Amino acid sequence: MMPRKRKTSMGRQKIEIKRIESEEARQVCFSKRRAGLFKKANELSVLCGAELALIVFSPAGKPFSFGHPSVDSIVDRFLSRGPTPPPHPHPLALHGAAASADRRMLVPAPTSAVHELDREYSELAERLEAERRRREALEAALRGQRGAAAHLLNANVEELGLAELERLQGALESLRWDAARRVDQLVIEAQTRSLVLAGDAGGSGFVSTAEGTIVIPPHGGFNYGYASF
Amino acid sequence: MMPRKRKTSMGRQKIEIKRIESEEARQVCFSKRRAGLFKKANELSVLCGAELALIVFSPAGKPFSFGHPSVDSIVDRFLSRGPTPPPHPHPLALHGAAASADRRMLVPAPTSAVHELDREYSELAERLEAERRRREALEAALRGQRGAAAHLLNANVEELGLAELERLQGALESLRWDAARRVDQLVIEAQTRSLVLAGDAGGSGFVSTAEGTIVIPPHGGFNYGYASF
DNA sequence: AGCTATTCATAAAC
DNA sequence: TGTTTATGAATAGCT
Repeated sequence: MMPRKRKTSMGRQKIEIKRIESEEARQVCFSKRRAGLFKKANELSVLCGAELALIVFSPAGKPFSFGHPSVDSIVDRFLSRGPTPPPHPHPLALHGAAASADRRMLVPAPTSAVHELDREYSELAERLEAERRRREALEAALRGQRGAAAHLLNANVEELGLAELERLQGALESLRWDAARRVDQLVIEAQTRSLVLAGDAGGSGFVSTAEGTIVIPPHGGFNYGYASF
Repeated sequence: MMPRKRKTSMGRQKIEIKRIESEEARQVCFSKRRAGLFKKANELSVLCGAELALIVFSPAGKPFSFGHPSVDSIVDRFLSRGPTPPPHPHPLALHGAAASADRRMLVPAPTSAVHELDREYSELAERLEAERRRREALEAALRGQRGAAAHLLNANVEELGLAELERLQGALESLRWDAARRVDQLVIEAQTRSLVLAGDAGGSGFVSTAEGTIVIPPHGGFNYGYASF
């Protein structure tokens, strides 16, 4: 013993909790902390028998999840409680403490309002502008496909009957799916442009642990997949 | 000084990751680790811009959650990519419980001690204000009438940009709420007439009929989170 | 991907 | 449930 190589490392340094600007450092940090987070989530479920679900999208849009007993069961249980609050809740209407009275305790979504500012607008603004012009150019020509749905939208919902509501539902389901695909497309385009993404590969897409299940769902035709933890 | 106060604590001891048998110890551990887990989740989202949702049920069944930008948006994004293909064609197709569950908008809270707001956020605060104004203007517009939404419906979704998709999402969320209330109302009327229409008339936005379940598509599902609402 | 020095989280005890 | 203490863990900066 008695290694002579004293300070071979600066050791862990204290950091501020704010967006890491360096893309590379951010990716590294994400990988490490994601692993740590999933580990902790698993430990909590094992130690305390708590049921939980954790879904994480990497900055590049890759999905990771962990659930005990499963993500679906937890999500279902969570979503099936109580009626939906008003359609347009004021973002700052409730605070954690005030909302924690009954069973629907709301653990702070610490800082959602602040987080939104951390986004890179320069790159995004450019994209939005391009998309807007593109849309305007084609909008007129592509009109009419959802005429029926548009009609229902314009109608007073309070006047609709079950039959019409059913048709509305169908139209919205259809629209929602198209929209989801459109978002996927935009995301993929964005990823392609920013590139430099570490390509985690391998794995069947999901891995089960003794107490929970980590599932990496197929992602828009790309075979992302990484079993962490 | 350094009196005789020797080892008043054993300090942290290493523990096995297995169920804690003592009910009391388990509860204490849960509280501490839950706080730690949420803190880590928040840090990950801030540091790396990752979008995530965390739902935890205490051993007693009490729910806690955290989402950035919101639990709903993350869950919807996750589920929309799931193995289950889209119910495109048929309006009354049945979906899994997860797909048909009602969603609640979780109102983000400006947080507790988890997030110490350092004052070096002057620049960010400025952008926050702009963002808030933009959001409020949008909400006001959506409250007005859905003409804009109908406009978006008429456009081909494949040509929409993120901004339009976001507006569409907001409009649909609003519509869904109204439609859900309308369905509930119809169900109540039907029950009054002794017509067996509903199994779950709990005011959740969907109702079972002989042919299936009417589901008003949830508000989210396709937002990628860039300045989402 | 590994290493190491530090910061951070937290098991115990009060 | 909150505070304190001492130690086990997680991880930032490098290579």
